[in-house]
Amino acid sequence: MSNEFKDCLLPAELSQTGFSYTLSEISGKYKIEILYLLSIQGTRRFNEIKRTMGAISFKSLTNALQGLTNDHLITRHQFPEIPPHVEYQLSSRGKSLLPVLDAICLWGESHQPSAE
Amino acid sequence: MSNEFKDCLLPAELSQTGFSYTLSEISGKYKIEILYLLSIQGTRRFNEIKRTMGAISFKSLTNALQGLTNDHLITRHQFPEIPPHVEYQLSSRGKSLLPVLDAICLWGESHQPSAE
DNA sequence: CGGTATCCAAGAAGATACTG
DNA sequence: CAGTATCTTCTTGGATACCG
Repeated sequence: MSNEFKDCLLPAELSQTGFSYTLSEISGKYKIEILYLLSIQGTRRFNEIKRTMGAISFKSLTNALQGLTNDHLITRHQFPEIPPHVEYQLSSRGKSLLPVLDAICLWGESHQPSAE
Repeated sequence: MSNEFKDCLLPAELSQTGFSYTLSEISGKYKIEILYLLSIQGTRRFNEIKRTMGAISFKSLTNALQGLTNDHLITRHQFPEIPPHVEYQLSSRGKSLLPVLDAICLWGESHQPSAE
């Protein structure tokens, strides 16, 4: 296990760990939820994601999707149609986050107060 | 694996999953990093945490620690001394998050660009 | 030492209108 | 349909001063 206690973590050293790198890519109010959503639902269109996310604005969803696309965690496929048709799905890099998403999901299922 | 595709996720239903419950407890700019820090370093005092976190203000650290304490993810032990002496460490509930923390750490180690 | 209280600035996010 | 642009609002977070 990688969590034996170490007393050697120096100031500012935390920011050099893989831990912080992961956070830099998935932190943000909606990013992780979008990744989770796509991990469950597969390929989804812009407005399908928006509806499932509930109270999210166009702008915030656009920002989150662009950030995830720039980090190559999801792929964006635009069909040359009128009206426009854009689909998002997890990239292979995004799919490599599944262990993280699963761990988060499992913890919540077993620790939320009103668990079934 | 809990990530077979399901097409049954309805609008607003995402917020009822264990996934969202986990996020509600660990989201925030510093919470996860503090949990990770304590998972590595064990018991730490307020200013030790502050130094390791680098650029964090008293107020933000106080807020994060109080939030984590209220959610019973860490414990706060105050020694009746002058000057004050307060120690923080993961609670058993907090330790149950170790799989999540480990997953985040492992992904970062294997995916950050400058990984050795 | 380990906070709290106050004020202020910066960034995130919502609402709305408009576009290809 | 899937955005962009703009404006406004609101939440976070930082700086500072003070307290037990």
